[in-house]
Amino acid sequence: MTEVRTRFAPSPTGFFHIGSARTALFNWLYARHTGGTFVLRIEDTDTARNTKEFLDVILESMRWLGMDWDEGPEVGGDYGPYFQSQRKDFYKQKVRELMDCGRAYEKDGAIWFRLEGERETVTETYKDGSTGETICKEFERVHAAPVVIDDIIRGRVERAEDRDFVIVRSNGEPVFHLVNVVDDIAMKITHVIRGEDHLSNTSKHIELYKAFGVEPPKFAHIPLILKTEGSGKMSKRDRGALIEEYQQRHFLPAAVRNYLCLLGWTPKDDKEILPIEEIIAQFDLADVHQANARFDERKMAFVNQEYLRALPDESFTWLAAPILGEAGLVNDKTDEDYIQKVIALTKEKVAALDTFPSFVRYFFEDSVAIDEKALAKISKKNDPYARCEELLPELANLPDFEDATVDALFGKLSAERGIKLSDYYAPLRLAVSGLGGGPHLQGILRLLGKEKVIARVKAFLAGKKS
RNA sequence: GCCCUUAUCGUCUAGCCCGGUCAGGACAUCUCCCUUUCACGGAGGUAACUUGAGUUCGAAUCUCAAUAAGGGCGCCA
Repeated sequence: MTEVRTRFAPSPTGFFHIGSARTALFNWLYARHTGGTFVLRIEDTDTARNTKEFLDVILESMRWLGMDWDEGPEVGGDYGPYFQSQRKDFYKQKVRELMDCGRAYEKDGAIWFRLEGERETVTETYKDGSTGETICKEFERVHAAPVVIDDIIRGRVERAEDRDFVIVRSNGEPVFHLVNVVDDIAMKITHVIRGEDHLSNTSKHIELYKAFGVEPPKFAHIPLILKTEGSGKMSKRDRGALIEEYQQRHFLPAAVRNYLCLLGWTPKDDKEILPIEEIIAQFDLADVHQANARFDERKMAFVNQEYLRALPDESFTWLAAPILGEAGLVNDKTDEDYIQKVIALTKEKVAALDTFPSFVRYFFEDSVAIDEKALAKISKKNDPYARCEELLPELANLPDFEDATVDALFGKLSAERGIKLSDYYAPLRLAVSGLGGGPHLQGILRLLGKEKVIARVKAFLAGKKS
């Protein structure tokens, strides 16, 4: 049994797509599951771009998701170089080999791969995808024997190529199909795990393997990730399509990774949220699904929330505090102890870190924006202004804002006026925070302090007249 | 147009290989309980085998077809 070698071969384009991330993840998982080797190879044949910056996007995103590679950029390996831009001489040599044995030829300045089989010249008409124009084109159809793709996920797939294809462009650049196969052979890749969009192209690749006299690797074509709504696969313009978006929105990387695993694969028991070690132990290519999966932002958010809740207090504080600074709510002058108290009070109620600033804004800003929806909801069964009117003088008379003192006041008022105790909570919460939800009311009052609470209740009442 | 792949609740899916289940779980949604506030939590509800043939005593499960969805047919990767 030879050692498993998987690879992820991204092209540095400046962003890291969620589909690419999952492909990388499945390659990584399978290598880790089998104790094999995970290779990272950069397909940067398009040298015109700023590859250093674009490369960093990929490397950083991979690391952010907790993926490491055994061979590739920055770590090296025995089968390098791992940048296609540095392997051009090697490709030339392999193309030479194909030409020497008659499997490649030059035409129109480009180099074509020659299929084996009977040939006939045919004319086909088809609509151009972008312009919609009908194009007539003459080409040489080859009746090549079908190629068998033995796919771990799809099973046996048969497909025949019917025309020669370009392997080196007229500008001298080798094309994807060629370099992909040549590198996979050179790097001794045993399992090619990639998106199903490559399944049809696999017949080209197998033809190349055969021409080189090499046994093809095992293939595993994983399902695609589709848009939440509408048709087609996730494109970079779709919300949630880019890994950088999750970084910016302060998703927890382990949560993103966990959710990604759930798209096209399911753990054996009913537990969906599980540590990566357990996923590695369970993951197997044979269990990967065949049908495409639709991306669901809400479930992603749920998984993230679960990971957030499971975070130890210190870790949460460590993550949350800088986010408040980023949002401009706190700065060097803000009392550190106060920040800690706010975070401690709100931690268990926070659903996501990107909404954390708006969730605690009122602790740091004096002007409170009243949530109209919350106001309307409360007003349905209660008169928030009347309740605050009643509370205002009483709050002013309170000696302190300890929980017991505040509770006693609520109790006294509700008994005197024959109003439900809870009818005081929501109006007061709205007046001091502007929101319909949040942490324990008593905690809010205690942290804000008497002065601010009184001022905000007054401001709330003043807002009624306008 | 040609080729390849796929098809279970709104979404992710279990079950399919080796026919007999009240077709299970999760997200979302709704109801109730807990909490005299917020949320978590707990209990429950609504909700699916694409259609049509065939094989069979019996089909989500096996076969075929139709339909639908996705992908590929570039001197993109």
